[in-house]
Amino acid sequence: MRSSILDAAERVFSKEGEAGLSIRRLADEIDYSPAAIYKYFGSKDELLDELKESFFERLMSTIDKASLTALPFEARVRQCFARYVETAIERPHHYAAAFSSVPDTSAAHLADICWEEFETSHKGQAFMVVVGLVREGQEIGVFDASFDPFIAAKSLWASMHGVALLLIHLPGFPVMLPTPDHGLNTAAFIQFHAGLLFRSLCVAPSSPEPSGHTL
Amino acid sequence: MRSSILDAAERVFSKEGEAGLSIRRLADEIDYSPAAIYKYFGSKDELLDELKESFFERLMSTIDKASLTALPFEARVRQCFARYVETAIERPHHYAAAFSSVPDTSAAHLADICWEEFETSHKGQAFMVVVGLVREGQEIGVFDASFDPFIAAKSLWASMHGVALLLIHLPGFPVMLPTPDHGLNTAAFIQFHAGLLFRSLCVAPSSPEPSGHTL
DNA sequence: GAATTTAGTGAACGGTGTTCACAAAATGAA
DNA sequence: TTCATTTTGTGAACACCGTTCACTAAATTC
Repeated sequence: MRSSILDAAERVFSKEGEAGLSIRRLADEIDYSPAAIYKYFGSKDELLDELKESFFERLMSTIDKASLTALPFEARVRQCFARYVETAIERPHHYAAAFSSVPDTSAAHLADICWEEFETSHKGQAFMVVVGLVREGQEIGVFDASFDPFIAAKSLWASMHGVALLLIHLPGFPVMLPTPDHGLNTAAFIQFHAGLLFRSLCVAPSSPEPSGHTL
Repeated sequence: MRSSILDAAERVFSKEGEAGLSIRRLADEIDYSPAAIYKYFGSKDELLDELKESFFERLMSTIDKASLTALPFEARVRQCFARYVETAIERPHHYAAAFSSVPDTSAAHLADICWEEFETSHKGQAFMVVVGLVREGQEIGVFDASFDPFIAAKSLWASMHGVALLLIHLPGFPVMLPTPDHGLNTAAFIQFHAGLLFRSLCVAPSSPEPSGHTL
């Protein structure tokens, strides 16, 4: 029963996002009264959190799996990057909704306890995968060792995040250019961006691949 | 009168975002009936769009001004980057709200006309500033000439976007790390990220600056 | 079978964006 | 000035929303 509510919620939220998901509509969809839902979920937000949580669990396991591939190093980090962005834009509403609250800036005193609750979250686990990749790159000598792996990972994460959200919010973003010559399809753009990020950490970057017009 | 509505809207939206801004509250604040607002704005969305629009006008003029500074090239692109992110997180609700709609993916056929309406927008103008910077870097020989300036600019923009939004949505993001040694303040992290982006386009990147523990 | 817990409901509360017939005020023309 | 017309603002209503609560009906326990 609880899961039938979640199923219906997942279905409508995937398609229409938070705007289309109302308790009343949900109740209608599963043939119960709106009040019944509150026997299983404390609030709409609680229900939504569960949707986002299970999505981020998938996202995390996806990137984790990609990081454990037997691929050579560069291909592996590209894979991680691509999987992250692809999974994010696969369920745009889930990904975007997970970064929608805007906490008031006066919460600076909460910064300390932020980490421990972050580390145990799925976001935190995925972040640690990136930290591991940076460290590995430094150990095998392809990444400059003077970068702090944590800070570098934060930059990488921010970049992935930016690409994912821009792809979500600006439809046709990679193609959107004055002449079609400058356009890339989504997958090609993700690869281009991954290449740039990889290059940014390298000790002596290889010559950049041509901008991917072949794809 | 129209502007007094906008003023009140700006005031409450800056502080509390879309959640705290209701037509009825707005009407209350300017001592008019809720229906009066509809004599000046077709809908709440129309009103909100105007807020976002004027914010992006500021954002655009900020980055434009930064790009016209007499600073040496690298300092100039760092300045642009920093100003963009700083201005964005200065009004977190405005910036985040401007990228909140999730258009359905089936609008691929609209990609063609997307550009012309993008080019004339403030987002588009700011984007062209970045394209110009990439071109300049290539002309003076510090950026690799094989990058397509448009595609590179899209990557840069996505990265800036990601940093801005992560700073907005995750309070204390740059500091949030297991040991304080790995933490940076916001300004330092923005500079670190800018350095990484700059490096990613360079022909032969200089040795990276130390991760900024001094700041 | 009786007592008790649980599942589910209908009606209501206070909130939202928006509409619309209507009144009041400002404007223009004679 | 007086009348006609346009503009400006309103109160009440509509259709939604999340949420609560007294209450019934069913299931479970003893």
